[in-house]
Amino acid sequence: MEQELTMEQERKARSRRITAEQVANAAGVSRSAVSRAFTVGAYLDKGKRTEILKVAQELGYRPNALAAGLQGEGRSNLVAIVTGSLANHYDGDVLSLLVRGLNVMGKWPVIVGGSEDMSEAEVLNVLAYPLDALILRGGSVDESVMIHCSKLNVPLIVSGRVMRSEGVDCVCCDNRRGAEIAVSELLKKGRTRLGYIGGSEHLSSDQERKAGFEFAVRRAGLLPEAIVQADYSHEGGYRLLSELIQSGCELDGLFCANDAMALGAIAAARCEFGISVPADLSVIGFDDLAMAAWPEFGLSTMRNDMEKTVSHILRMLGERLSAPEKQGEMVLIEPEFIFRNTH
Amino acid sequence: MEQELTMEQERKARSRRITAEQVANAAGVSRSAVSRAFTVGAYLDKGKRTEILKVAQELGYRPNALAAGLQGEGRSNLVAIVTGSLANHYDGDVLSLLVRGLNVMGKWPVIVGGSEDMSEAEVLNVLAYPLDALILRGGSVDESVMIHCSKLNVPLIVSGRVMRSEGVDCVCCDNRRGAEIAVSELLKKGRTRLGYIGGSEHLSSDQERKAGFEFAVRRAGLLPEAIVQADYSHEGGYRLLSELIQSGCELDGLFCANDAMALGAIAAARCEFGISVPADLSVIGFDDLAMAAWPEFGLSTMRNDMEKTVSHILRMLGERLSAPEKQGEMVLIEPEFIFRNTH
DNA sequence: CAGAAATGTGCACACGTATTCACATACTAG
DNA sequence: CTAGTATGTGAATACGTGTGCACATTTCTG
Repeated sequence: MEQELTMEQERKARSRRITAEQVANAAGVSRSAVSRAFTVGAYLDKGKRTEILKVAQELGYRPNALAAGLQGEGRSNLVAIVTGSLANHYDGDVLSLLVRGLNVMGKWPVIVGGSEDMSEAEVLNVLAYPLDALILRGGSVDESVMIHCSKLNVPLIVSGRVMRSEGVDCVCCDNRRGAEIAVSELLKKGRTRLGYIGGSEHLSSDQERKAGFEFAVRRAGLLPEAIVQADYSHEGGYRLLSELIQSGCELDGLFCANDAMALGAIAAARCEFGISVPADLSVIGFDDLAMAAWPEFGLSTMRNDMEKTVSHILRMLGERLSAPEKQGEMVLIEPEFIFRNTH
Repeated sequence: MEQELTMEQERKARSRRITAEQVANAAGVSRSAVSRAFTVGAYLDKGKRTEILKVAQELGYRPNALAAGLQGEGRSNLVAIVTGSLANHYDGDVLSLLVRGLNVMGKWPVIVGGSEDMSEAEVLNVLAYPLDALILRGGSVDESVMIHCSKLNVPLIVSGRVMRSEGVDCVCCDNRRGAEIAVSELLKKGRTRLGYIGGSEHLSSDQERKAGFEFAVRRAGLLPEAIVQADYSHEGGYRLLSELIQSGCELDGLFCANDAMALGAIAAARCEFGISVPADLSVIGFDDLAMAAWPEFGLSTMRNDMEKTVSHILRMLGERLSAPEKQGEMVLIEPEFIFRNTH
């Protein structure tokens, strides 16, 4: 009696969560029985099980996933996602789909980053947890992450940038091809003075789109009128096109590295310089955000299919977990031109 | 020798992460020494520490945060965030700030939800982890979550809806007041035929904005011309205003429950019916997304300050962790009218 | 040089769970 | 009635870590 009181006091003082032992005491059974009550297919008297579950319910007990993950197969069910800046709506939308899919799989996404000023060390710190996998989404993380993952036996899935390496799965949009298609659509409309507005130049996705643009323009026997870069923001697109026009550059076709910049550029053209889109200037974006289809925009753009991307990531995760030693896989997603009203 | 081989084989077969014991063996010290090498301020010979860290580095060892969290103070450093649909840009932006802030605090956010079809059970499942706290952000989760958290001694922080309860911290925009301010701004412009376009009616934030709108209109001696609801999407705003106009409703002032719907309504007015905003129709939104300030929109709106919201959440979290028994706190954030070009 | 103080390190335990093993009981078949 | 089988259940162990405690070694002090 007295002993029970002090135990209870002690628990209260440390304010820990209810443990299986406490449920066992309350229900008058062994701790093993409690564990079995929560394990499907375990030998346990039917009446006893319901009784234990009832007591557990009252006490608000649930098995501690951390302690459980420590032993046996040792799955923590935690999956880290390193993501680029969520100010970028495309990354935000992909993250949303990814979180949803993981939840359905019974995995819990741990998010790292979501803004530009994310340090390498922070990414490595999340590896303190015994992750089921790490998903590298967009952003600009050093390759050293790969080495650490491999040493820790944490499967690595990369998306939004190409990474060819033993045992690493990767799904990425064919950015170069997307840029080439966009240029060919501008050429079809008779545009010849073409410009490119890009995002951060240290992102491989931007490098590829730029390279694709330049290649396609030269292949057509032309020279790029302008190639400029800032960030992936609306404000960046607005500012870059304004500067180009003010400096006397006369474009009739513009390819932007993402939709936000395209919309910014269109806003600058229309609001600030009275240039008509698409009559005087054709504009094509990249990503196909939901916003691009809004009637007030009707942005022509390259679809960077996020449903496909995410479903590949989820499939790769599942396959990797059931076959850890399998060969790394590389999927290139073909971008598709979406015909609307700005080109 | 032979024994070492089989041990190595066994480890390989189970492909677990490197453990402190393996580092200890490799460095020829005790397991305790390895643990101490990673603990700041622990007694350990300086040379020995660097030697251990070197070996650990080579083997790719890092302490398992799960196992560490199991004992001592018992902090897992995991913080769950239950969020509403990320299709809603406001929720996405808040999440982004929150993730960033938590990372800086050394906490790891585990995300639940992010879409409409999120089941109650899923939310409860994340409580299997010994969370440092659970943050309920927007969305429409049942109050039973509160009971479970309290039983499990998991601090609960609610944002985006009012929850008054013992030991629960809550930060929320004063939605009712925001709606009243918006109406008064419409009245100042001489608008008298006022309508409200809202989001999902089971969200308390929407109920409050609607109630504030209705109250303020009646206080001015008027009657609402229309009160309609759909979701929080651009498409919803577009459709609702179209239906109102087609059914013969003649508004001169419109208050929308969020910016996305406001932009949708404006698009419908301008593109589909040739109604001029703000000449013929004043429109005021809610949230003040980054997009609202884009020059092509210039949306007048009520600022629902996310920096303030997030910094309150982070402050509350810190205080709650250092004083678990303290009184629950309730913060109402005052919305501010942002004067632009649509009213 | 003796005793005290300071420094360094290994042993053992606790954290909360799942699961194997051995044992106990009830039931069935011959 | 006995042997064999099916069914339940508790004790014990492993998972990987941090840390209190006791002991060992070195340095300091008078």
